[in-house]
Amino acid sequence: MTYADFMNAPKRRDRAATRSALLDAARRRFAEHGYDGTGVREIAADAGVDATLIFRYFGSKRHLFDEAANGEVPEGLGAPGAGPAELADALVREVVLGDAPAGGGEHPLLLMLRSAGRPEVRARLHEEVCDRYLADMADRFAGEDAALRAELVGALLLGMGVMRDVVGSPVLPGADPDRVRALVAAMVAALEAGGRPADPTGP
Amino acid sequence: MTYADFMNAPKRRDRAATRSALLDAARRRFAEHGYDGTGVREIAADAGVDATLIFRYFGSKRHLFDEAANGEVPEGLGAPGAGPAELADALVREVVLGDAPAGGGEHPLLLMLRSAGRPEVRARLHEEVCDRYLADMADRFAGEDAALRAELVGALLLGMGVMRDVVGSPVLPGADPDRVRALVAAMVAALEAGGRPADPTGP
Amino acid sequence: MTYADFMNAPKRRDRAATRSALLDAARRRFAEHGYDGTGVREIAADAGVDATLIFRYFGSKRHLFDEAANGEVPEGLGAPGAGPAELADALVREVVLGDAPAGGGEHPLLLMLRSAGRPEVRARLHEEVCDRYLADMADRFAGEDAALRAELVGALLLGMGVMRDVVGSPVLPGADPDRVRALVAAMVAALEAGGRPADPTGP
Amino acid sequence: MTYADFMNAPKRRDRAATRSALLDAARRRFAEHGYDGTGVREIAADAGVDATLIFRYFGSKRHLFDEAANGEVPEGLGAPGAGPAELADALVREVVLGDAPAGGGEHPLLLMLRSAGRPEVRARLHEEVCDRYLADMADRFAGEDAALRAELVGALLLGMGVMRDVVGSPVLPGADPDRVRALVAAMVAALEAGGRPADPTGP
DNA sequence: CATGAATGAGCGTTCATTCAT
DNA sequence: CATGAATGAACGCTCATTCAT
Repeated sequence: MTYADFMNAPKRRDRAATRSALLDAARRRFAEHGYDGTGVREIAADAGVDATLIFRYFGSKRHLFDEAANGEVPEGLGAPGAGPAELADALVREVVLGDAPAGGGEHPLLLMLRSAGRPEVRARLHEEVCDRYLADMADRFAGEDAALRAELVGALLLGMGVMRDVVGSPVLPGADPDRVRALVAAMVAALEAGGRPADPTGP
Repeated sequence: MTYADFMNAPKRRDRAATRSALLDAARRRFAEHGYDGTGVREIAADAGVDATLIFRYFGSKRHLFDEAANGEVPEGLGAPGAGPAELADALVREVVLGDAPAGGGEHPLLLMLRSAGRPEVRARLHEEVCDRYLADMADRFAGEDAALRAELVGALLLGMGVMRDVVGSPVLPGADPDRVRALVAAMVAALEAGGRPADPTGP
Repeated sequence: MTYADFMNAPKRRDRAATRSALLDAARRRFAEHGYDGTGVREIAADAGVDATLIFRYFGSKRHLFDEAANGEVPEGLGAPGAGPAELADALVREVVLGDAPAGGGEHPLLLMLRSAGRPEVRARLHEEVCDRYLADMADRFAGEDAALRAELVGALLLGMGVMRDVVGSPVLPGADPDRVRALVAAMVAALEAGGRPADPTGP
Repeated sequence: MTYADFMNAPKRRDRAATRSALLDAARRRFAEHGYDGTGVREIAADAGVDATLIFRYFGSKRHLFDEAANGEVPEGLGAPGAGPAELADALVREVVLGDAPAGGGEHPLLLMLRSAGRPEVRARLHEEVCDRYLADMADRFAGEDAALRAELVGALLLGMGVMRDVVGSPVLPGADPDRVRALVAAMVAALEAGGRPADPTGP
């Protein structure tokens, strides 16, 4: 057992540890108060280090935010050949029910949503959601208005995240996860069925 | 022409007009750039008055924001006795498709969402969504987990608004409104049907 | 006698007075400690006002410096048709002997010299000295190497200013002004005479 | 190969070499950008060592500057018994025409001038110029106002250095050195002759 | 009552410097 | 002894807000 092992409780002078402590604190603060509502001194205080280390390690508050919102966007979202129902179910589990692969806190998309006042954040949000999630989802829908139906699935999932994390509704966290998944599956199934044949012409 | 006429003509900007000009400008700015991204000078400049009048009339930027987010939450959301489908349809038209009763800009809920970094804003958002919309919606669902199903409808609608106004997805604004309403109706119907009997157990 | 007249000792809320108080303080500080050695808070404290007024009135510290170094560069430097001796004499009186037209403090060129670490300041200095003073002086010299002789006159005058204001030598301020002018005149005369004929070959 | 050989070979950068590498880099940086415009990290990077060594070897940035401006002030300025003309000529060659004894870069006086914002630097400048150069020069002048005439010679030389190195005028570097020396000699001669008799009363 | 000059707290960021390893 | 992580004071600047006129 080395000296460092023995003293690892205060764990000072550890580059990697400090960096990730700052990232953790940043994710929490940014998620809670948004980009503008969070000061670098607060992040540093949460991490228990001096504020200037943010600039040493990340260059600027902006870069810290970007990295905080980046790292953990999961790559594989579902089986490549699966249908929309399977993908939606995977997303429900990941985004809403909190089986987050990174374990840490919130989904990066919701972290960004809290700072959506900033144009640059909105730009990244747009790109991430439209070019990544919705495009993937639309590929799995057949029929002419696949994009619209994918958008509605995306809206449902995003809305669930907003309900839980921004609005703070207690319903989703308290509900039976299997029941939630079942209801979402029913909605997605309705979308899949609700293509052209059953001519649902409006008023 | 009397002396009073002479004195009144140039300064006809009375309290009420200035106040509502400030409120309008504030709504636009807050909706576009969020609370933190909006300065009192910008609002005042948009309204064509001096910035200090904001403090004279509203006390603080905070109070101006509160009032801007307040005024126009529509009261009657649908026929009192109607089912969830009718209510959802009314909300789709109002929130998403832009038949806004206030005519001006965005739905107040989305205005608040853009400023959800502020805890007080989130508190109001919570109250408004949970106590008003979701409670009303849950009342129209039968069955044991009415709250959960109401939450999912709310999430869908909220998510659609976020998609359009925050993420900036071009799909919803470009879609055929009747088609959108039909698809949403199908999803809500699936929710109504998806009660206990048809045991939709997930994987 | 108005109320303002009566209270003019503290002279508060007076735009023009505050602006020029800031300019005066800035000139003093910049001259004494250079650009980098001077903080906006110090300038403001000297002027007896809040530091943010610097930004209100000048936009930035940089602009304040520029204006402090600008305003009082005298335009007409001497009779247009006069020879180098007359121009040099006028400059001696103005730059060195302190018959400054602005009366305030130092000559702007010396103010800039104190901040010559900054590249932008050096650029202005170069431009001011070469394009303005030296070009004017060279025009008044006849002969082939007018530029070099003008440069030497300029160097002498600049050096006198540096001696007095930067080095802080007590000789010039304590000397008889007429004697100084006479000696400088003799040096310039030697320069005028020292053309080609009297072949003053070096060792 | 012994163990000592093995350990010594890679770290042959001993104290003296590192120290003088830092001093050289400091001289270059300070001369180019002034005291305030130069950071310790830049100096250390130029010298290829860690920035903290500056503090180990010199104690502070201030002390490093002092030592950088000290070391190379040349001692013997001219033949002890020679007149002002000879001394001036020696100084012209040394200060202005670049036959610098240290070979490296600029004359220390000009290095200090670039940092003349700092009071301590100005103090050293004053001491160096007045107590050393001017006193020496004044000793070689006869007549009542020897100090004043020495001051004018010093001003001319200093001004030439400023013209070349601070103002950046291209005239002096491009001129024929012998011609420069001849003109300066003529000016100094005028100063020697311009004693009392030739009553040079000003306007 | 309206104007705009004045304010002070706070922002992100940089810097010379110290201290643990 | 050397390395680089950590520090704290200061920087220029913006902001909502107050107060005198």
